[in-house]
Amino acid sequence: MKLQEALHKLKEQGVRLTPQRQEVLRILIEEAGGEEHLSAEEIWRLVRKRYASISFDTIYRTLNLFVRCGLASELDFPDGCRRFEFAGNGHHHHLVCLKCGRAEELAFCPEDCLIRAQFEKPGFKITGHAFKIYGYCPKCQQVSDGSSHHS
Amino acid sequence: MKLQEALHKLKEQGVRLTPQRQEVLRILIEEAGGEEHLSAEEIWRLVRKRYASISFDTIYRTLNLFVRCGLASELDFPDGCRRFEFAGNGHHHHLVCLKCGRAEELAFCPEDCLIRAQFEKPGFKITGHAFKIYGYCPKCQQVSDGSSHHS
DNA sequence: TCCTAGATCAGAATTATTCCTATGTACCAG
DNA sequence: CTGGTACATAGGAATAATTCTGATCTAGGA
Repeated sequence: MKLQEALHKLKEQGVRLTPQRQEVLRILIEEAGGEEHLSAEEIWRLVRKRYASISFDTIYRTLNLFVRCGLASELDFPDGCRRFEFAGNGHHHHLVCLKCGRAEELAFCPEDCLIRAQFEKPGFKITGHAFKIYGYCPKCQQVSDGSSHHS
Repeated sequence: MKLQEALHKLKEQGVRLTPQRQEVLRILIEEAGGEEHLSAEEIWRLVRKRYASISFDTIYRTLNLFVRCGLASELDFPDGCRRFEFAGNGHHHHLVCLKCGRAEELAFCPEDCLIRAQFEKPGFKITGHAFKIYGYCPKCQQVSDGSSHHS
């Protein structure tokens, strides 16, 4: 199962497997289940169920560690806080609702653009990319101001 | 000239033309000149040259106003603060250096992806999109740790 | 020129994230 | 299995970007 693989990957990199780290990882994989993109605060709330005294600092340090180790991806949606997802479900991009903040995953990726970029700016060493499409999800279009407010 | 057009556009929308707003707009157009992507603080510093007592609040309110009016675009680069650019130079995307934070503009856009997204998620009302390529610019690759740190 | 809705200023408040330091613990060597 | 230590954690303070508040000012129409 994914959690075991991920724990193994951490160990390989010489990272200590504290119970807090394991629980954060478990939540990223199981609670989020490829469906939600959790903010640090949401993760903190979930971890607190088992580790009532875990600090915000530990959540952030752990998430940043996971990002560095390639186990998590950081998503900056336009609602003021970073969100995180497990990185073991393959590379993908997002369709983000500007009202409710929820994100759906997209099955395609503009990777041909990387080649074009490499051609256009030869000296630049490309390490990653992000593609986001913004708009309003079906649910938020039904609510009165989902599609009609200009502010 | 662009500044006049932009001021006219603001007036059309019933927005008051205060000297502070005109100066912020002038800076976005002239000082930035399609080359830099300015943070609120950088803009504040530049406006202070002429309006020494302008407040941060006014800068932010003005920039948010310009974004709402379609005169400015908001860019969230991964260095912790939003940056702004004049929106009258056409639609484009960015190649962002992870070390120095500088961004270059790209001449192409993965717009065909929007059609694919529309096909894949029919109920979603698309209003915009963002594409960013990350990496290290030639200058930052020369500095020792530009290409070799894993953090 | 006068009035007033809306803008500005100054600083306090808010929010996300990181830093600090004393204490706790994972895990390697013995 | 046990002890030592390098690294992790908790808790709270610090930082930094952005927004709010309330008093004062002003752009632009009458």
